Amino acid sequence: MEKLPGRRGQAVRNDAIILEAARNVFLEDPSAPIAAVAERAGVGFSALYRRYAGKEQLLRQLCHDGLKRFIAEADTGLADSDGWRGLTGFIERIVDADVHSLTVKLAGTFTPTPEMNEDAKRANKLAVTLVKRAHESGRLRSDVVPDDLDLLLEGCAAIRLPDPDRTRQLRKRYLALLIRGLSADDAKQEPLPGPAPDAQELNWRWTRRPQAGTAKP
Amino acid sequence: MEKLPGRRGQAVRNDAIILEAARNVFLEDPSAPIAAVAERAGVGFSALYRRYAGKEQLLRQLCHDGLKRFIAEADTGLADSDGWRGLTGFIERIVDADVHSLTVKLAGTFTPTPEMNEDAKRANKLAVTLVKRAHESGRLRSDVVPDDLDLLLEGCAAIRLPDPDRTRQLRKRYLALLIRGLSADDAKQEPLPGPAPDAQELNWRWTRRPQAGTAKP
DNA sequence: TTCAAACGGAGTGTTTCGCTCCGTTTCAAC
DNA sequence: GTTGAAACGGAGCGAAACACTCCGTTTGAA
Repeated sequence: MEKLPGRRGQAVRNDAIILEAARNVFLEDPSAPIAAVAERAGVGFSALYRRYAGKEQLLRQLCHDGLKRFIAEADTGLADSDGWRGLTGFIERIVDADVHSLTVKLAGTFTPTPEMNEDAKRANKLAVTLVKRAHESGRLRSDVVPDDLDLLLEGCAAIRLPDPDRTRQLRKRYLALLIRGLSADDAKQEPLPGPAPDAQELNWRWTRRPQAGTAKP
Repeated sequence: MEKLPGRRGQAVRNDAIILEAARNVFLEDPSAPIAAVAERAGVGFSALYRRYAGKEQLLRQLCHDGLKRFIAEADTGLADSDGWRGLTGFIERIVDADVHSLTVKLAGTFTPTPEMNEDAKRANKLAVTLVKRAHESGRLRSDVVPDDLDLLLEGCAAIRLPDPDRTRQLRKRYLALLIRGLSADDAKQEPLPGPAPDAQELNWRWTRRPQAGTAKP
């Protein structure tokens, strides 16, 4: 943490304040105006434009941060010696941190950087490994595929109340149901219906859709 | 179905076409412009204004239709002699028909009519009964409350792909996980975490939020 | 005292969108 | 045929939303 006093120090602190404000605002309303972010951050919005060339850059940054968090949590899960606990713990942390929500809601509103694409690939690989290890532990039902995680995270992200704390609580409750559904069962277990989801068909989000204000020529 | 030929018959047919188009359009984008609905329906948008005084009326109608469908499906579920099957079947039908999606997405964009409030109450009562009967059957885990249904439906509604058929498939798959989570288990079963959801706190959606264009003075 | 980094926010140009209005088409009645 | 009204299509209007620019002001280090 920077500890510079004075104008410069304030500026550095504002960096974090603005990002945090933006996160909260866009979590509530993905198409919120820039002004709303500035207001929540308690700054004028020229403070925003000093840092980001435009709205799109800000959205990118936010999304990329989420992606990095995703990767970090996946790494943590992979470090767990218990494959099942590694997976479920990972899911719980992602849901708790509300990481997936932003990514999903903002997807398609900006063009990703090459670096983001790299990280996305990496995140995918990690998730695959996470699921593989859970399978090996024998506690994950065998017909679950890595891309099922996406559906699951998306479902959890859909739970949202005005109060963030309460939201987390209810998501935990809901997630408990889901995780119990994921777990292998010695009793008769009918296979999951339908063709399993596939990475390809889940990527349509990222195709550019109108949003994020007006581009400049 | 009306079978009048000619202009009048076309008009009656358009009633249904327009509603169907509106449903699909707003399912994709809840804040879509009226013009998009007209275009999808293949009519000029004055055909819309002949039927609805404004955008808000159309949204209301759509939402109310969904509510009625909800009630109808609940009644069907209640008619099942098996309480558990009555509940799960009901959920599956609601998810399959994409009823909850519209309701949730459109909530707060219009002021509900008194009649809608009545129907909402009725729907609630039915859901409570549905859950009660499932509990009595012994196959629903005992710590599930009626309002958990809302979370569940919302989670399912969050799964959405460009292809409606594929969307239905994946939702079924996802729902299979959830329903397995709902079912009582003779084995050790940890209680669901957190305070159970409560009707009160789930009603914030219906408080009016800016949307649906501009009101007239 | 000076100066540049950081900032606040009114103003601008543009786009979006709900809705009105009017001319046109279609069909039934006569 | 003729007519009249129901139904329709869509140009265009007015208002609002919003990203972004610009410039005057503040602040703190030198």
